[in-house]
Amino acid sequence: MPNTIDKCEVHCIHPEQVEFAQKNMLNEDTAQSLADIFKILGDNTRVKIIYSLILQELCVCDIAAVINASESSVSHHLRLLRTHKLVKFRREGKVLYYSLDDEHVETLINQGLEHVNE
Amino acid sequence: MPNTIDKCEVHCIHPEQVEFAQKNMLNEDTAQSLADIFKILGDNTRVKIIYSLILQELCVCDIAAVINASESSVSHHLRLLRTHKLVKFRREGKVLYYSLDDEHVETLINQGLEHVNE
DNA sequence: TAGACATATGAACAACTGTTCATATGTCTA
DNA sequence: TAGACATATGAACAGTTGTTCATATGTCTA
Repeated sequence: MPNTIDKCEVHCIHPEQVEFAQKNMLNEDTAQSLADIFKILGDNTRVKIIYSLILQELCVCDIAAVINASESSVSHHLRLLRTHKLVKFRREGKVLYYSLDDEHVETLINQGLEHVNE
Repeated sequence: MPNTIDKCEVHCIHPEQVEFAQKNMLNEDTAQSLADIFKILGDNTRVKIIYSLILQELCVCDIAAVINASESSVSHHLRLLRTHKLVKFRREGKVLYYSLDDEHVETLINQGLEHVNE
């Protein structure tokens, strides 16, 4: 009974399927969070950083050497990955060792690879 | 014996781990393809389009109604999703019905949701 | 405590992306 | 064949993003 749906400003051909889809739709926040995660993974450099951390932890300058990027660039990316809980780090003296924070990340990467290699 | 590694322009602290990581690193093309897939998924509107297609096929204007976006915007996004083989369509008269092209996509979305909802 | 070193941070800029508006294409029906 | 309709496409513009360069922070050692 409550008419939460549109006010007829939008034209659609199959009102029932539209209503069904809307009932099952992600809420705005979830959709945004989901897009944000993928956005983080949607960069060449970050993909390589994450991939380099699957097998072992590495310090910043080693990551930079592995993926052939500047340390500054890597550091910026690591901050982003950190704030989104994709990587964590431990300090040992001056050196920060980064590693993956979440087993989901590796799963996502592998799932993506399956799509790429199909 | 072959010295394919750097020419010492990059400083790194743990040469062995770096070399190990480089041996296992994604090649440039794969990394780029992987990033490209995630980039596609890294947009609010596209996430919602894909999600709306998990349960049923929908035509363009219905998708637009479901996610509350303009038909033009949806059409642009669908083209992108099409060229990357994430959705396919069938024509019925004037109407184009879109659906997911690949079961990997749904898996990726669900895996992403797990990360978001942890 | 000074200097070296590993890393972080901020500002700036070019490159890229998503939306909108206008217009084009392709299909149906009268 | 003309007109309505569903969708596609192109151009343009604002907003976002990744890199670089310069500088700051924090830790160790002499």
